[in-house]
Amino acid sequence: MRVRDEHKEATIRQKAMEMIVAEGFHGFSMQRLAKAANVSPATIYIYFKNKEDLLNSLYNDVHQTFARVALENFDPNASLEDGLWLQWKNRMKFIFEYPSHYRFYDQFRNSPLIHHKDIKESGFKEAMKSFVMNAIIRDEMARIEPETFWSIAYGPFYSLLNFHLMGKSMMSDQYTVSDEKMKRLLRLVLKALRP
Amino acid sequence: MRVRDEHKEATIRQKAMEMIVAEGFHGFSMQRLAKAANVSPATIYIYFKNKEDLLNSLYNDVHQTFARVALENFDPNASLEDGLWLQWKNRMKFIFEYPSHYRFYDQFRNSPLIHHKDIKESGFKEAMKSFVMNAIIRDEMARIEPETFWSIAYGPFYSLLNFHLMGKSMMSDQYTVSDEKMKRLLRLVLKALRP
DNA sequence: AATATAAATGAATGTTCATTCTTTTATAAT
DNA sequence: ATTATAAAAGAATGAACATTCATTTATATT
Repeated sequence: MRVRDEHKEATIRQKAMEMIVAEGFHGFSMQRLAKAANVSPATIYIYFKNKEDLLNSLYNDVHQTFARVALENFDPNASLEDGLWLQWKNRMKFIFEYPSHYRFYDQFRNSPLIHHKDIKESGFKEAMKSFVMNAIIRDEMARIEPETFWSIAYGPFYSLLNFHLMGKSMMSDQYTVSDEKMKRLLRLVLKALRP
Repeated sequence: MRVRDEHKEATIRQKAMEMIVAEGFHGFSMQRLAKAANVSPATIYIYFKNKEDLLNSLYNDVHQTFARVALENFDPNASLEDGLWLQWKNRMKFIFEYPSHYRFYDQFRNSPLIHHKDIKESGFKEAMKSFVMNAIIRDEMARIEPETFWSIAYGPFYSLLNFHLMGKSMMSDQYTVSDEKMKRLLRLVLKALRP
């Protein structure tokens, strides 16, 4: 029998993401995607049940990659500063390496059609939990509700990042954020978290 | 001559926002909007040049309302704590009073089709600038780059808010955030900003 | 009351959409 | 080499789309 050209699926996925990032969910259609990926519309339906399935698959894919990258080299026993900095750096690496993945992710997350089933959490929560517990025990950090911790530990990070990704920075047209700037931000965050 | 029924335009606007919040940009169409607002499709084109014009108009409307509400009773000479708390409260009031406006705004902002022309800034930036300058002079706050200040002062706020709006809070199903919780968050933020 | 005018309409336009159908093509197994 | 099978294609389907057109309706002015 004829064998699947896995390269085709990869192309479809990549082009779909690019189209959505460039033109949003409106302006995205299966026929235009087929043209962009150089396949027949019918071919897409070999790999994906329908449009919704394709979008969900893309989302889950990005979500899992993101979660995996965020925890690369992560040690739950690291100090609060080291652990948080590693996670920030991991996320930045991913975001600046695959900007369209992140933009797609962000756009999808803010859209109403999320069914976040099928998403494997891959021990993310557990790792974070013990990381935070350690920090509290070591007295590097005050006792803070989990949501509040999350908001302080990542809210400013994403906020500053988005300033740069959206080009809303009034001062520079750089695409990345300098490590120094992020380090300065991290120091403020750590100050907030201290006991 | 026949007179315009301004109520019609308001209905169209409201229904459009509700539809987009409920079903996203996909799933939104002029014909379905016409049905939802109980008007003929052609009527929409009396009030809006086309679909894009309608969406931009909605966005600008929400943006301006939001900016106006955020500054209600705001005094640039207030202390950092009072000024920031007032803004947070104003934003919360708006967001919880008109959740669909905020969800629409968030979704639109994350979509690629933003042409943020036509947006009157209404002295927002100036007010914030002098507010921050005052705080620095009074030594309530360290010298911090504007972007970094913004990220610390609002990043955690929106992050915590979104936890609740998206129902991702694992602990409660409440729609609003308690003032106490927000106050606790504000104290952490102020700690971060201190000189 | 008559007129002028813009609001409002329902039906119609041509286009694009998601999806499917039929046919062709490549290859693994025989 | 032949066969079986799934991949891949292109054309086709009907539904939904944005927008416009011809007509009717309401009202402010005369």
